[in-house]
Amino acid sequence: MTNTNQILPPHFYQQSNVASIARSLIGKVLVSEVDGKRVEGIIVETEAYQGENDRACHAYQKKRTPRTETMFLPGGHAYVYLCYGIHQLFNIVTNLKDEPDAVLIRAVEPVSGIETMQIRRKMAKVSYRLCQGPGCVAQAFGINNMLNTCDLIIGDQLWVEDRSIQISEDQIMATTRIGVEYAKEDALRPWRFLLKNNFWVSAIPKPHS
DNA sequence: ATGTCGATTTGCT
DNA sequence: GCAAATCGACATA
Repeated sequence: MTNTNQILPPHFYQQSNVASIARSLIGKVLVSEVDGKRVEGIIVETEAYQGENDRACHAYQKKRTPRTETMFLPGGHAYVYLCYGIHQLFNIVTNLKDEPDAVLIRAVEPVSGIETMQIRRKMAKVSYRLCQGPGCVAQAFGINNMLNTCDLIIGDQLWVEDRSIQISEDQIMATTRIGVEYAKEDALRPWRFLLKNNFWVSAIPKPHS
């Protein structure tokens, strides 16, 4: 018995509305098999980045550089890059080939392989910080730049499954993205999606007075 | 060749 | 709550 029939198919990733995909990814299950270790978690927080018009996106105005080239792949590939010289950030490329959109996976609710996550995260005790924040998710799942451009459809090392976890619309909150103040008015786009009241999501931005 | 900066995390105050 | 850590990507020259 394989889980092939649960793996999200190309047509899920290759839609044109990246915000809609980011929202739909809430409640799906991220799985990795790296170094012989399998870990799984429910995606509880995402952010959408759109290549054409979004200043916060590396591929803004479809700018091609060695780094952004990954985002021009067809939807269903991994885009992994180093941030602040320290953290690996894992994104899922969406839309068709040459339409450079991506969804950043920001937080995951651990399901299995928790001991492996804990070791990779060098944590003495499991806490809410295990998979909270994009750098932590990547570390817990053994994702690094070696997995940049890897295919999420074939389910070799990294993929996302639909296990029919039911999420109602009112459980999902849409808010502004984190750390993109430099993107001017695009920073105001409500393209961060998270499960309300979920223990594992990263901090909700303070309402400004 | 060089300077700036970042889709963050952590520990210490 | 704040600031250090750390380095590749990118722009400029």
